[in-house]
Amino acid sequence: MDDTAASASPQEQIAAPRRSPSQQRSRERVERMLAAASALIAEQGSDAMRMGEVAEKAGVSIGSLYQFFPDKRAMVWALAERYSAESQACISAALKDVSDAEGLKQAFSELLDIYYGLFLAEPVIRDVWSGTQADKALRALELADSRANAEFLVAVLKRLRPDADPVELETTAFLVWQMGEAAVRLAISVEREEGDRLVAAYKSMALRELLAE
Amino acid sequence: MDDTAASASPQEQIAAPRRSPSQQRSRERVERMLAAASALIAEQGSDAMRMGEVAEKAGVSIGSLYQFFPDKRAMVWALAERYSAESQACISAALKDVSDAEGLKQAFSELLDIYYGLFLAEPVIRDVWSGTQADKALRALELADSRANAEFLVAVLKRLRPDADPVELETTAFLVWQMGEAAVRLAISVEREEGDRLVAAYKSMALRELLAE
DNA sequence: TGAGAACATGAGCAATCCTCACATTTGCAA
DNA sequence: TTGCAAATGTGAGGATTGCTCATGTTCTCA
Repeated sequence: MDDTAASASPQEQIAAPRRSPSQQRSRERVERMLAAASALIAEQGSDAMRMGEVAEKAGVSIGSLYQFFPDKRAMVWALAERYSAESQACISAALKDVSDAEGLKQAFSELLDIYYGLFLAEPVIRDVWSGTQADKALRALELADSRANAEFLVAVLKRLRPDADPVELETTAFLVWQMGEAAVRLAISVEREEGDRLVAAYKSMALRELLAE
Repeated sequence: MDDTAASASPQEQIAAPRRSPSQQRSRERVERMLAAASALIAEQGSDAMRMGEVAEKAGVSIGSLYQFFPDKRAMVWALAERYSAESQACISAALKDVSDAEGLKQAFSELLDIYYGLFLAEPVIRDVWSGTQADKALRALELADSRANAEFLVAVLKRLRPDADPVELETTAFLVWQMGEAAVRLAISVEREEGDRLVAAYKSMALRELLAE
């Protein structure tokens, strides 16, 4: 009823937090909720995560959960956003100063290793990410993030090949980026050894595309 | 309690059909159920599909649904399997006689176009596929299918480069194949024009990898 | 033709997300 | 300090939905 919160598109979307915690007390409680959710997701996956369980583990009532998160998806997304923000900072730092082919090769390879390592080590990220794949609204948000990340790559490519068609560079960068995410996701869902091979193979495939066009 | 059905792995898995329809009558009814499910998925997505709705649309009782499908996932998977089988036949035919680089180029490009077209035209495939992405058990089955498909590509590569390391060829083929699926999935989730560009870009990226190693 | 297997039914069980009416705490102006 | 509005907290219960099971019907085949 009250449209005070931002309502951009008429589409089904991730509802904004019903209320943002303004007092110290509630800010701490929201932290506890997210921590509980994260732990439960790590144990059993976001799908099996029960809101009641989250509330119990966080030491709050079920009602408090819904005070700050409009629904379950929003909680999962809140966690995803955290990692997203961290990632973005990391990516920006790694690609900011790349200005030649060799630099790109190194930065890209390193970035992929970090990403792969993160997914291997953090079941929460893995689960949250695969959760977003199935949900239309979440996937759209994820795509937007990915596009933003790809922009850093576009900037590098424009520096390396100033007279190439910008649209083509955008397409290439976005594709390479998305394929990188897909490759990592694939890699963590097979045996470790094969996963390593796949990531290595992807690196060479992507770099070939990025450098030798 | 009764383990008469095939139980291969101790893992959580897709339960086998509780009972396969042996009489004409029930075979027709199962067809109706799948058709209803397919229609509903096309309309609203598999997540929003209600088993009660499927039963109603198929003109059967809810109990009959569960007579032949142990649970909702199994219904979705049954649909996925159909397309899977069709695909496999198509892929096998397209790659069977490829024996040179030019042939691979053509066959691969054609295959990707078909795949892309299929996803564009069939909302059921799209939805079922994204559904399988989130579900561990379904994803494992999907991966197995994908691996089988990649084998056709491996065979071609072995013909083209007989003295390359077989493990490397396997890795390359599997990666290229999976990236192809990911690329198509990406392409259908953006504007048509960008999707076309992405598919084209993927073709060139993949072929570069397949041919020029 | 009759017995048993296959098939069909749908009320209702159980699990789970989320709401809402009401209680408590906090910030702050008078 | 006091009083009050806003922020925060609570948990029983509404609503939805996947799935079961006791019971009835139809088919097959000796």
